[in-house]
Amino acid sequence: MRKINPKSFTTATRGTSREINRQIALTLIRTHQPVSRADLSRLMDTNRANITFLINDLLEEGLVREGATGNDAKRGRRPTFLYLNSHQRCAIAVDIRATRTYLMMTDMIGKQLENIVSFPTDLEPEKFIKTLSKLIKQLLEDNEEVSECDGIGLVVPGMTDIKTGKVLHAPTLGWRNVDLRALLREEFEDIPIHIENSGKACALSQIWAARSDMHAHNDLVFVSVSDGVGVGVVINGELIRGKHNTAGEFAHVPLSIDGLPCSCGANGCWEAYISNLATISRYFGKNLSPRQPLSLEAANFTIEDLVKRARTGDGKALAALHLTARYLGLGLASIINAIDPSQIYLGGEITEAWDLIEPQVRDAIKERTLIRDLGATPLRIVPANEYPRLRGAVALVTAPAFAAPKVA
Amino acid sequence: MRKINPKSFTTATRGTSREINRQIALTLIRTHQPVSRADLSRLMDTNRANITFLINDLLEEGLVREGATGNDAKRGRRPTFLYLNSHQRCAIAVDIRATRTYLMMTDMIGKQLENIVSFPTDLEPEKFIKTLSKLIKQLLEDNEEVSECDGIGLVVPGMTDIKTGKVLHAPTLGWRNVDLRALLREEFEDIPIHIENSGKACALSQIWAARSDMHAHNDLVFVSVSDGVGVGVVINGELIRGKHNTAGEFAHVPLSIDGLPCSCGANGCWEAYISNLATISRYFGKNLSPRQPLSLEAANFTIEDLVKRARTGDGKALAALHLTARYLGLGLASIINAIDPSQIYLGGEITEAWDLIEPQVRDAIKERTLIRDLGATPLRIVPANEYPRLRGAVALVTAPAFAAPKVA
DNA sequence: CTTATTTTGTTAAAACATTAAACAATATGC
DNA sequence: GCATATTGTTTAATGTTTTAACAAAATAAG
Repeated sequence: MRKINPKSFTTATRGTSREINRQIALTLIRTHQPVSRADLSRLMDTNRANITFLINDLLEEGLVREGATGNDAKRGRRPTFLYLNSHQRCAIAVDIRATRTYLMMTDMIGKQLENIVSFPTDLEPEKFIKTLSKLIKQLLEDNEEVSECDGIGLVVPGMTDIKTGKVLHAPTLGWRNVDLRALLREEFEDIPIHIENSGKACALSQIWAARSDMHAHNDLVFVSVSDGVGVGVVINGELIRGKHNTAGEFAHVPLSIDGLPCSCGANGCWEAYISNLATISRYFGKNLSPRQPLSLEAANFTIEDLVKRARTGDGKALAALHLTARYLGLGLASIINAIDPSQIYLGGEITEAWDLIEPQVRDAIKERTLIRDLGATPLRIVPANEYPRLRGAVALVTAPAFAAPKVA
Repeated sequence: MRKINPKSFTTATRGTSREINRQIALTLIRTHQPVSRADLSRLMDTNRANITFLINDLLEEGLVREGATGNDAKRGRRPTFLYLNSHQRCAIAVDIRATRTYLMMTDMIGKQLENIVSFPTDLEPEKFIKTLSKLIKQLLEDNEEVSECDGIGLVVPGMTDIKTGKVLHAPTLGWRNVDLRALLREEFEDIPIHIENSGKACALSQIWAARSDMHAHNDLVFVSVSDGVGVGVVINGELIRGKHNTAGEFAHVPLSIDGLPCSCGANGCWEAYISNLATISRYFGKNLSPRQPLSLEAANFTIEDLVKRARTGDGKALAALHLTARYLGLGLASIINAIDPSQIYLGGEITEAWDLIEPQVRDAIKERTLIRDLGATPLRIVPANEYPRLRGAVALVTAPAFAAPKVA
């Protein structure tokens, strides 16, 4: 039951119904392909004639193509299958991280077209954009069969303004008020450029993943544990952004207001207990703070190293992981109590030790969730080789083609 | 950018456009009345003919009525003003609390028709429903000019299942799995009955308040501090309910996981720091727990008493309020970081001391919010005499008539 | 092989919505 | 009294969905 905002609504015109049905048809082709016109008419509970008209439009626009004829039924004319015509158009995804930047090229349904390429992130924006542009142009040249690039999606570990395309503040990059879109626009005049926070992008990657269509989860949370902790929340099929595009910052909801110092300036944030730095510093026995310099040994030590040691019998390493797991679960319980999502996705280096930490996480969740059902909220690990950030960047480009039209 | 759920969508039919525009027109009449057809055509950016057709339907259905002619303009034919025809239909709102139950009767735009009546809450559901039914029937009989009752909205301090109409668990009432709707249905066969949690209802009261239309806040949070702490969250004009209808339980997000014991069984929940009991126990110097019996003196002592003492120079009382205020602000900061709402509404007894505690609340919010803009999130006190719970119960009945149709 | 049956997809016409244009009604100003 | 302006209705047009009929293509049965 949504309220119509009297200051911002969309009156229905003659074309509104068609627009709605068009997007539904596209969505269903995406999720059910290969699919015939007759199938669509049954799925959409409308007549075949209507579908014919809709599909004719989509064929003319080149969004859909006809394929082979099927032969499911025992009798009757064979259906001609429909597919998304995804090959001529492409999306460029860019994942900007503190040390390296990764690029992926996909078609319009997110099928990877080239191997992922990467380069060291130059923290000077102008130089960075120069390198990035060269690589993007290379990718586009190497794929002559794709006639058009529908957009570039950039994902940044920090706060962004998706309307202006600016990076407001990315601590690990040292960027503040960097107009990434304007810089890229100089190189790619006609290609739409999207910029989003990486935590939110990860959530997008799951809601728009073709796989997610099977489960029909329209409420989900993505939690990414890394140097920082990023959280993206999807409610009613829509990423929540908030008034200042900062919604979802559960990383700085406290476990204990008088607890460990956090990089944000406050104390006892969830992030301060479960970030990679927190786990590693726990292993080294010191209550290292993000505001203090690390010892040389700790600075070169990664979570992967820690997990390796835990697996080979290092009790202290396992204990450090288990304690992080407990805090991870306690914070997840807060998210579950607050949002009550259908599914939670977990990403980040520490999830590679999921078999070691799952019981601790689940126990902690059960400890602080209000009712038993909430304690059983399904968790799914998203491994690094699924590239959730890059997938989210892809979604920034491809999702608008399938999204519901703004109505009422 | 909302994703279409391929497992649950609504294909647009011939009537969809009209349905959308009809709801927009109703919304605009509600928020702008008195308003002419020509005004509507300008507001909706469509031609007057379209409005004529829409309004003719609404006139026939009796939802809208024509009134006097205005004379705004210097020249030209005078407009005939349109109004919502709200007088023939009514809504019954019921606020069930541990000690007393309150009833309000309104017309379809929420104008109060009778004085609020109340009676002591009988904790035995059958007896309770008997008394309640008698009073509702009395109200309906006393107002013969209202020909139809469009619904009964019940608000409960506890978990509800809005689909089945059951009260799953209401601790202060001692109710568990009580099928309130079925019990009431026996007395009122043809009247729709809605049941909702009181925290969520308070949020509904604000999003559907006519006043809110002026600010066009479609993202808001309502926090009600009382014996417990209730939170309702509205995003994109829609109350978030979550998979188990428990979304919004920020009351049990911790301030300190090792902190004060909470009635939920966990430790250090926000509620344990800011509930009325917490404030009072703080005043009496003991760290009273909700799991321990109160001293006789404390049991009969109310927040109102405490505020009175604070106002008349009792330093200990003021200190107790100030500490609660600080914890209130720290928890609000978590909500702001997580949701980033356009506005936060605060209700509950302690808000009557807002002039005493506002600085402490705001300082605590600023202390833990991530960026300066978030620290300035507007707060508005909702005084008890605005009856947010009853208003929310009214909204349960009246809102569907104005809500956006489910589309795509 | 022929015919009936079934299913797919198209076409033509009907029904229903928005939209454009013309027009009637009603007011003011000169 | 006439030009002008505004409101609201009417009429016709345009663009949808919807219904019904039909052509195309395959299988099953006689």
